[in-house]
Amino acid sequence: MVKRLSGWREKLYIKLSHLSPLSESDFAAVDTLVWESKSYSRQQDIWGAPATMAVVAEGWCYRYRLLEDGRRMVFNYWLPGDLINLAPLSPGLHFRTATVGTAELVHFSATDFSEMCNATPELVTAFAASERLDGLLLANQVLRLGRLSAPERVAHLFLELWDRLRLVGLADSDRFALPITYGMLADTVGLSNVHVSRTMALLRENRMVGTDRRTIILNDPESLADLVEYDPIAKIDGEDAV
Amino acid sequence: MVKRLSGWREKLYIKLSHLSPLSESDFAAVDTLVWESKSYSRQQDIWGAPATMAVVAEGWCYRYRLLEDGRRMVFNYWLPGDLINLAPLSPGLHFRTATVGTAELVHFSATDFSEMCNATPELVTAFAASERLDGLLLANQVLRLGRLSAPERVAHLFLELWDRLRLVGLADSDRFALPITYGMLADTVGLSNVHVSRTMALLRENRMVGTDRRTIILNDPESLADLVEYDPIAKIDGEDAV
DNA sequence: CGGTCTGTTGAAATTGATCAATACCGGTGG
DNA sequence: CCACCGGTATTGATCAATTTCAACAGACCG
Repeated sequence: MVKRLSGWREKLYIKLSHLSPLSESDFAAVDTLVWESKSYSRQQDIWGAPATMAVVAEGWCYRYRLLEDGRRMVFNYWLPGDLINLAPLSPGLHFRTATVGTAELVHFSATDFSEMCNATPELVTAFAASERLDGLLLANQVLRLGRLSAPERVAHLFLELWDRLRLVGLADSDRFALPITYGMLADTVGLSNVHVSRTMALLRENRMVGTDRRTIILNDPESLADLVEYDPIAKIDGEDAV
Repeated sequence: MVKRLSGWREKLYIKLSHLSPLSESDFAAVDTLVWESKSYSRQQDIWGAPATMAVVAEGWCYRYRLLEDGRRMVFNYWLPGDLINLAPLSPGLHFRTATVGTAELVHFSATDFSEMCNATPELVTAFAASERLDGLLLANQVLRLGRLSAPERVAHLFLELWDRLRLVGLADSDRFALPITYGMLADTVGLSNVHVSRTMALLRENRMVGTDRRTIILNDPESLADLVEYDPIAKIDGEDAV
């Protein structure tokens, strides 16, 4: 029923329908989009045209910023099924988007996108929910950097990535592939690469996370989430506060 | 021409028109909104109804989260003229919004708001730009926490607040009133209150910032912004990258 | 004028960074 | 198949930044 071949459409649908009530027929409007798939190599910067958007079909992307003296900060990751808005990266070219490993992106015009949304109000709601999720992820990042210790930070990040990957069927029930180096992980959690290595060793000693090559194993995700006060994404679409 | 009395309408207009081309007549649609002004006391939590929005008319608000053990993280501040969406704060009630000092908020319904937007496409663009700014501010927060040193963090934050306040006419050319305690500042920049005190002393010694009661004086904003690589808001609406 | 909240200061303890050396791992080419 | 290579991870020692604890000094408020 769903066109296969790079399952970006399916992943996008899964994600959106998790965040907002959305039927297959509502989502069908997406097929009216004129899109173009592009392949990217490892660690390649993505320079979108002025008003361009993209959906990650395969691989990971991330947004980062370099400071004059070489310090780097990684703000967030975009996983398969995630929507990237290439437009608002403007200020002084400081913020950049790049691929982690080789990746496949599906590009389309922002104006086409908003036209499609106009034609299907349910999609507006769904994409708005998706943007809210992005905001929440960034807030999580702030929490990690501002008030969590080194081990808490990486555990919290792992839980978030695992949670997001599972949503689109890219993670097992207790593990996921982490395609980044410790250096990049360090620039994500605001530590040095050396300390990330030590922190990982600590987490392994405490049997909280295991590693197998580039696979992260969460021995007891539930209690770990409890420990670092990570909120699963599934809870987000619940009712609002009184 | 503009109704005075709590100038929230004016401040909102100033801010939006800075971010996006917006005429007074486009903005007039805002007057169709049914709103209600509410007064809040110092450090009072704001619990919006399920689908409620608000504009800050007076005072500061902030979003924060408490951890089990008492650690607190302040994510962002909303200044007069800023739009608060009370809806997406849901996950488990963990994220809260509160006032800093006494404040005046103008509340209205989210559905009214979106109807107003539907009637005036220019407003959609403007509010979208405002949301992008919010995202950028949060990214700045991530940068500060993740890769800036203690003095850089507070200087960067001061520049951002000063920049935002100036936009709505609430800051002088070299100073602004900071209505928060060092403890809250600490929870904003991810430090201890003690170290904030020492950091402020350092900044004073180096003649980078002065203080007069609760007023922060930026002795040379230009060079300070250069030093900590702060991007002024004014640059944001510039052209996108190629 | 007392009480409470906020800011300052000092000393000791902790956490994380830096530097530098070594080990590992996955390719690549002989 | 093996030796080598570049990039990545680990380890130890030392250094720097920040926290914590505790005491005290102001400031503000009623």
